[in-house]
Amino acid sequence: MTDGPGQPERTGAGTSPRPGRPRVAGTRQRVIEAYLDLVAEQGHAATSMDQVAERAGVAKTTIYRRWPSRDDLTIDAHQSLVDTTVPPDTGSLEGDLRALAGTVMAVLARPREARVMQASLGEMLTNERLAALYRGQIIEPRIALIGRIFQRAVDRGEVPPDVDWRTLAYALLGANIFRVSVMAEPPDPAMAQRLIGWIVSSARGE
Amino acid sequence: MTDGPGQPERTGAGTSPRPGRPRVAGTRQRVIEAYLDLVAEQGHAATSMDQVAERAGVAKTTIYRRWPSRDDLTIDAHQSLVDTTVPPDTGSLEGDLRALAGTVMAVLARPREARVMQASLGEMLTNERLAALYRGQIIEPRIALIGRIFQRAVDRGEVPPDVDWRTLAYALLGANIFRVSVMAEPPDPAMAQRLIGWIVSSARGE
DNA sequence: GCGCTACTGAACGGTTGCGTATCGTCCTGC
DNA sequence: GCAGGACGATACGCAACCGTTCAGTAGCGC
Repeated sequence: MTDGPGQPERTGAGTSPRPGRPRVAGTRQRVIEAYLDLVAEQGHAATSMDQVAERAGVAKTTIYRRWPSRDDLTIDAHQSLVDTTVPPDTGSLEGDLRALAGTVMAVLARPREARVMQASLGEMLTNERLAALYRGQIIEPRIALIGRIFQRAVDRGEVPPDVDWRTLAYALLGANIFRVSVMAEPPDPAMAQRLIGWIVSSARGE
Repeated sequence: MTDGPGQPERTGAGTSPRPGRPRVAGTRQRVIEAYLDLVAEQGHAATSMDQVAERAGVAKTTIYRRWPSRDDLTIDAHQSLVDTTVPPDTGSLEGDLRALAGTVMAVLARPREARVMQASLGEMLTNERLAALYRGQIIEPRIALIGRIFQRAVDRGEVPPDVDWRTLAYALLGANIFRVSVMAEPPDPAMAQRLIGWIVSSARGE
């Protein structure tokens, strides 16, 4: 994985090349990867900038040349976890939710991502700045996704328009997060599928 | 609130009185209270032993004479949060769950307890020792309570014996924790009640 | 009084971490 | 070749914190 197009290295041809030695391509991504690795292994509090520098194979000075502070690196690293999935459309509420759950479960099945999520979830409960970012970048988009799925179901006439989809979404997300993060049990796709079953009936039967 | 009977001061008449100056009664509790206050206000990471000593009106030495380390104080303080709720018995699954939700909501309405729970929830995601304690002392008893409530419903013939009550419990707890801790929204008793309605129908209709 | 222990208050050693500074080297454009 | 910025390695300054130590004081039993 080289530098993604999202945050191009400033060596890009678009900007007028600055004088002096150009920045090494890939440094940015290597630092972020190192940071995410360490957070997955140790959590936020136990991860220091020196460790990040060492694992990235980069001098600490180089990191501070690109990010003004540790917090900025934290924020930036989490931006790279943002999900860009488009909401699937299977033609039914149940199908849509099952498809969505499948993608979420796929992410949770990747150990590093799951651990970063868990560590960040813990950190956001005491770090308000990270909390705001995490909510805005990670959580809210997924809830909005569920909202769109329910909206389509409403348009189809599958569920009543005043369905309390937000509570149902909280139950779906909350149950899985609770299981994985609080109870420290492995993610369970079958449980998610059962949940979706009763969520759909609840939404319909309202 | 004086020293509870759970962990009596060693000045108790039961033990043969040690020679020398007796320990000041109430110190233990004052330190724990100070610690919980500070955790509620600042979270675990930002709370130092010096702060605890100052707020408790006690020398730091005194704290270290009773707890070998910061971690031990943390663990001990959490022991005092143990839930002593008895499972309600209203005669129906829905009534029992609503009653239980009421007591949980009452706890969440107390700011300090709610904040300590939230801060500890965050901390346990990176502190394995605290996690084990928190699960055992705080989470598991509540889940067991829900389990007993469902068992009674099974005995009554209200729901089938193979009801997947654990998943439903995760949804109930998870949705509320998600709302309060992750979304940083205030606790919503009405939401809890709606969830219970859905949960009961799902349990019955299974 | 004497021994024993609890307690205070202050200081200390050691560690850790963030962010900065310095300096020599490397790479690119001109 | 030269200027100018990127880079590595290392050392700092500074602050915070943990856990300990020490000297002096206070309360209890004998």
